[in-house]
Amino acid sequence: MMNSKIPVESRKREKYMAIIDAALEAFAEYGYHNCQVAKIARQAGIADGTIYLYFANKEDLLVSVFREKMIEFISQLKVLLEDYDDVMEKLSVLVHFHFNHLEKNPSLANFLQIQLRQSDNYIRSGIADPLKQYYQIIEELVDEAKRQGYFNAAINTKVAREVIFGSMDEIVSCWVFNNRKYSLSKNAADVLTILRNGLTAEKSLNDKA
Amino acid sequence: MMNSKIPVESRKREKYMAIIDAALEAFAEYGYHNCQVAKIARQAGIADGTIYLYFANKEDLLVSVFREKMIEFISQLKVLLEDYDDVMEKLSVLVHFHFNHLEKNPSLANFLQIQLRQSDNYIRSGIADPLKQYYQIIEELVDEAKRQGYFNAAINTKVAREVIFGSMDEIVSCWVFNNRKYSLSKNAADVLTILRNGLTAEKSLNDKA
Amino acid sequence: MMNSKIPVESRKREKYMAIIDAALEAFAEYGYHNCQVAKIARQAGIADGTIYLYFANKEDLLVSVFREKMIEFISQLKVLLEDYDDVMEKLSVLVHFHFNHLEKNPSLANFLQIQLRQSDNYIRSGIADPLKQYYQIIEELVDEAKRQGYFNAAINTKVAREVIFGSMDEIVSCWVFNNRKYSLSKNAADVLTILRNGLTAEKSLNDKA
Amino acid sequence: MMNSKIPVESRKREKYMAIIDAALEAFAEYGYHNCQVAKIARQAGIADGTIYLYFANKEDLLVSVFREKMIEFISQLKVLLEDYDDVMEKLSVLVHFHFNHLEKNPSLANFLQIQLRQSDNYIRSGIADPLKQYYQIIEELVDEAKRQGYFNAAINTKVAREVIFGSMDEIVSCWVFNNRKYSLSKNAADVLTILRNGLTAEKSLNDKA
DNA sequence: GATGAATGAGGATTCATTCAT
DNA sequence: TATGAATGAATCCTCATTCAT
Repeated sequence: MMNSKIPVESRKREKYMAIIDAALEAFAEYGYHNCQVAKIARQAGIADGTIYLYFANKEDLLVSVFREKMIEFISQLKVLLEDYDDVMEKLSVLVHFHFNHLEKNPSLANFLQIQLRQSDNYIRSGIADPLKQYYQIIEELVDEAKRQGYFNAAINTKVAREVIFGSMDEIVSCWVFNNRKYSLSKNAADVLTILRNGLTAEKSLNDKA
Repeated sequence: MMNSKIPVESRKREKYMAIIDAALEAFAEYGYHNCQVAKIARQAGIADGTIYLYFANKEDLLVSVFREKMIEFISQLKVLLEDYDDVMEKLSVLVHFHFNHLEKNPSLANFLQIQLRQSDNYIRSGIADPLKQYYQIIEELVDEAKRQGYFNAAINTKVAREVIFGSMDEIVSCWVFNNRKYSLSKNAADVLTILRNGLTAEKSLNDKA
Repeated sequence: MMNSKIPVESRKREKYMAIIDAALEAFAEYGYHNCQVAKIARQAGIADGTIYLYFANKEDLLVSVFREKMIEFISQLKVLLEDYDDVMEKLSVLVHFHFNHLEKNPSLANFLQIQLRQSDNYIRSGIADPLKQYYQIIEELVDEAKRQGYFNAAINTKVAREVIFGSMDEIVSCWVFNNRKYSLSKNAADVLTILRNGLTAEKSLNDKA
Repeated sequence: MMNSKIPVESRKREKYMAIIDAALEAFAEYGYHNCQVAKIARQAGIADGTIYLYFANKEDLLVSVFREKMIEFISQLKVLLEDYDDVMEKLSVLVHFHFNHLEKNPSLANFLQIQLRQSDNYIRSGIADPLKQYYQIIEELVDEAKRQGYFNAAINTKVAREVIFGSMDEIVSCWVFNNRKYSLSKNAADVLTILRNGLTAEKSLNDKA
């Protein structure tokens, strides 16, 4: 039922993406619940009804914005990572890219950290699937680091990913909630230091807790 | 305008808390937007209108649930922390308590990780204030660890707090989204290892990024 | 059902009238629909529920305010009229009293011209009865003037009363709607001139209409 | 905010007027406060929501009914008055038209004398403006009669208008409150006699009051 | 009599979605 | 394809009234 139609044909694709972009801006400006479909249509310069030729409903539109922007994010990230062999460098690239990308796209940052979470179906596949791809990239990176002896093999990969993603996500959220008053990317170095040390192999201490 | 009435008088306080508890269960069961005020009233065994003798509106009720449960959480945490002198032990206690508390209160976990974030006013003081108290506890702990030489003094305290809270928060979110299929607290050891190592002083490596 | 209890016993009567007066002020200040029973109770310095020991419901209270104030108005008017024998002087006294009384009681003026008419039951006996007494005084005066040859006997008494009352009522309404910016009683002379001439016997002209 | 949309385009105008007419009937039948928007919609044969495409809210609808019917009333009156040169004849035409028009439109009569006055905003411009136009017609007529020597120049024009309008208004109100049991227009002759005599120049008597 | 906490019926309004054009 | 007028379901909140104390 959801997301019945993802166009591939170029002319349709073009308008589809135009609506996605209009929705991103409108959601970020008004907030998901205060952003009527009519506002998105006006932002996109089309009629209200036209949106339903491309999206099943308002929530499908929300999820589609996420999916498309996530696809873009991930493909750009993958291209960047290809240039690096060292897994620790890859981690650095990932963190920097995460922060840089959202710093350059304030509407996307607002959308991801706030609007997206207002959906009743945050959990549902529409959002879970694209997110899992990002999770997977991080987990593959962790596993590689483990194999290469950089990271402590005893650390559960999923937990490591949760720490990495959770740290970045919280940092971005605080930055958005503080109205992006400071530079987001300046946090990258500190986060990386913590994550690298936290996950590094030789430092596996005895856990007293 | 919001939250005009927080009762102290014991008889009113009692019913106030009864509504808070009913709302927590109802929100967790139906989801914030799908949970009519009538459902909360029925759960509390009172009339719809009675809720408005204690809360300004539905959103005030949401925020109040958060505030009251957060006050409870923080006061319990503080009592626990008092028994420990060692700052690293305190960190361990905090992480374990965060996980244990939510594992023991599934409705609260669902509420905090999902329902609460559906509010249009996640940012507003109602939620920000109690959250800041928790942030502060973590940051004081980080500062103490820095002073005692456990943690790397070069790490920004706010970033450290964001990593600590963000890690725990993400772990709880994933656990909730996976329908609490596994034990949440079993993650504590891994997280603690990562956080301790990540923040420990002597391991401050050269940042290549 | 309506107006089940009009107290005569002096102690009850006292509080009854206190509520009447409080209601008059509250209705005039907030407007009938925007004036909650709780506001009237606070104005009277009693509990909400107490009002229902003296009045059947909010509308009964509205009607009772009218009835009591109308009784007062009429009894004062009757006393005044007793001092005059000449029917034309009586008419003058009536018009002047109508204007003076409302000019001296702004809340009553607001109540009579605006709030009272917001009731769904403006017509019902509660309001019709006291009003009819005033109508009767005017009509008796008209009839007397007819008998004494002052007024044109061909003019229907009821129409004459409607013109007299309607003229005064409209003048008061305009004055209230204009926030009582000018002196109401200064209109008395003009109105009287018009009414006297309009109704006077020897001037019965040929009606061309 | 109020009355954001008065359509001119003919197709919209048509439905706009259809809703106005349905509302007039529904208000007159059920009374303003007892007439749900759904009843008006059903009467108009449209969906509830459609009403809000044409009117800002229920009260805007009430005011709009008044405005449109008043515009109609005034334009018809003006056309009629054009045929007469004699100012006294004009007065006669006005009074007869006032009565005839409401006698032919019982719902309008009920609406104007009862429902309209139940609005909290009887005073507000929505109602005041159209009413002032009628006031102005009457006042211009009075001034003309004064200039031509028919009416007593000493009488304040506004007071004269208040007497004329107030007399007619009271007569219509009594007729409506008496369930239109008798012919309204039969009153016209008496009223006219009173008004003409009352305002006629040579009869300015000495005011004893 | 007096209180005031509790009740619960009732309705205007929004806005995502449809479909005739 | 595109339009945008029309739809109608769905609900929070108010406040007159009650009644246990």
